[in-house]
Amino acid sequence: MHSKPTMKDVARLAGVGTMTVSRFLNGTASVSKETAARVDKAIHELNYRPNEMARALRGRRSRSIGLILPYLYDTFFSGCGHAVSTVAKQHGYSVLITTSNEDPDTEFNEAALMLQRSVEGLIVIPANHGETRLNRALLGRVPLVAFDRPICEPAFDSVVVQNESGALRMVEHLIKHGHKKIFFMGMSAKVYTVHARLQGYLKAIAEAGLESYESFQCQTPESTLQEIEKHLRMKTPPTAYFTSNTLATRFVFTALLQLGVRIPHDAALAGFDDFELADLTSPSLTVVRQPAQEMGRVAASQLFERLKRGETGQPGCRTVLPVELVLRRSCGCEHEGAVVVQ
Amino acid sequence: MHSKPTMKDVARLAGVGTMTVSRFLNGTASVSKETAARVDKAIHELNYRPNEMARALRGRRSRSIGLILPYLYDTFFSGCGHAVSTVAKQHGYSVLITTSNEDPDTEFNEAALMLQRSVEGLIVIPANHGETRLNRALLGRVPLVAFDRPICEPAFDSVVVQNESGALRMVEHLIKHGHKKIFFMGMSAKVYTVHARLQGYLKAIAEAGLESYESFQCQTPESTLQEIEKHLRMKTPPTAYFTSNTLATRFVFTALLQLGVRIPHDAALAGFDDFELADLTSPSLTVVRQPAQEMGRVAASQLFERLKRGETGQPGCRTVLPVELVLRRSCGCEHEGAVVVQ
DNA sequence: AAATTCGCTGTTAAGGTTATCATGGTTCGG
DNA sequence: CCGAACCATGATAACCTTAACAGCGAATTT
Repeated sequence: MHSKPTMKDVARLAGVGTMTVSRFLNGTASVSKETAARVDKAIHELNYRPNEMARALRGRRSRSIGLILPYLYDTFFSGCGHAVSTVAKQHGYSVLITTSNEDPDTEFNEAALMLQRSVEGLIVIPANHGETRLNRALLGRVPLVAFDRPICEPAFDSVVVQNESGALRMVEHLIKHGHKKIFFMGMSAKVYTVHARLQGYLKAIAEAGLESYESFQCQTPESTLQEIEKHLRMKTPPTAYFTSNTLATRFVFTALLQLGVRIPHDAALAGFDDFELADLTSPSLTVVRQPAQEMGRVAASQLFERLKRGETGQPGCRTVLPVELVLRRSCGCEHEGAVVVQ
Repeated sequence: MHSKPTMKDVARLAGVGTMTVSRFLNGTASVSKETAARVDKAIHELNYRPNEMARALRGRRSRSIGLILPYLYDTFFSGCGHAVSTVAKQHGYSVLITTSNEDPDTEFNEAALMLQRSVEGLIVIPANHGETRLNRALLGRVPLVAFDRPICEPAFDSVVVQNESGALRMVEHLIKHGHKKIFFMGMSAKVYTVHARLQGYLKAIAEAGLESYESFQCQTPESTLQEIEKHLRMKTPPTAYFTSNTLATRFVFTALLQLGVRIPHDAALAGFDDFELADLTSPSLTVVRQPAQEMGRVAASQLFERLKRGETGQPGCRTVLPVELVLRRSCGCEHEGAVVVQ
């Protein structure tokens, strides 16, 4: 009574063998009406729940997948997590979530740990561009979907957004409104998404025949502030900033406010990645919006597709999702809340 | 070669028995220097990792705990998740994270699923006040820590903040600045925290000899807007709002802006629960700040304390953490960013 | 009527690990 | 120099489930 009931207990109570209980639970073979009823009754009476550890050990299926995010406390990442969880639940799967803190070693360890826990597949936002230690050698036969940032290893699927063209279009928008000196601000060129968005920025700048300016000092609010101060001391300070991600946007925004720079009057601001409250700041922020939930859904669906077909060796496919330009006040154009679709 | 190496493979390669490998890994008994070296070499050579499923099945320890949150995409919750993960990692544990969507049934199912996965303990933000179906009958011998909202069941630990006195102090602050008609705005009186904060509001109102006004229409942006519109048509509209949580604050804030109510000139606003960007809105928001990370740390520590001592039957203790009043612009007082500590 | 199929059920073994018991050898106090 | 205590190691069983095989009566086919 005091320890958890097992299949044996159920079998004994129902007066059948354990295989009958197993078959009843999994529907792997037919069980007669009367026996099924007895087993069902016994299960409810004992409040029996199958032990997933034993299931995973015996059968090949653990009914769980792993999700490795850089951080939890970022609405983009947790939005993805929510979408993945939802899809997994629909398939009867659990999701193990961990964080890598953008560190490839931690990422590797967490992935290994998940494999020790017999996850059937992994969804990962790889910590760094190209440098990842995740490869087929580690993963064995477990399918993996790279998310937000692709992994070159060809057997992996990946789901990304139009980083380059999204950045390109947003910078073009700034150029169209007369800006000549536009600064690209990021945290680290090592991160794939930042790199890709920088390419879009550079292309737009080049096409307009302008000069490019880039900085990767958006590590902390303080470092960002120092960087912007430097800009203000220039002979001709920049009239616009394009930021590579949410955090960079926040840091630059705060720094500009602290330094008394009026947005968009003295300097315009546009960033990559929308976030909650971006429409409630003053001024509201113009951003490139990524479909976070959609991305999560697609990634999870792709993983389950692989699991269903049981193929892990096929070459991976890259899904590129579209982004939207959300024009608010900070870019200085006259629209308000206008959403420009692909 | 193609399937994962097991302890047997390691043992064979090192020329020892499996128990020696097990002892080496777990340090449960002494192993001679030379043998240890051979085993270590074999482990690295095969890139062996113990199968956690088998470990959990055989031993009693699964080295994992479960965390059940209402949602992921809420910085308060994901902040807690981060703190819990960090503490767990320090203890060598993994964390299984799921969401209840504030639904007691889902919560129950998720908890049961986690027990099927042999988690050694649970940290839960219970979905509803009092109505929870989580009880010792379900949980058997697994310790549980209730988080943010207590569970009455006496054997459970819980970690909460000063909901009532925090609300009381904030409302007193509003009263001190001359407000006579202060509206309490929440999403649902069923949620423990909302209820507790309402009590604080009511106490402050009563002590000042004022009349109380409460609404629980902050379910969606639209319903909130309609509610505020009603207020504006009153003979004497409220001069201040106190909101029960992040979402309510956001909805009320947006609604007031949309309706052209100037904050804090026409109506002051103060809310419970701080969030990122609350200082970047216009006006910046005055809030009661909860120590989310600290709460997560304490809850996890408490759980591991129980696990270490192996006692699950002892009566639970309730830890109450202090809150801070963060006075910004929206309440209309003259401070800026001043933090009043308890 | 014998042979084949089918539906339902039970038995056995296996999956990877660890608790328990057992073994052979070494050291030490008496 | 003998039993006690100890160390390092191995063999066995068990944790709980399910795949594989086998059995048996009933229905269907030849």
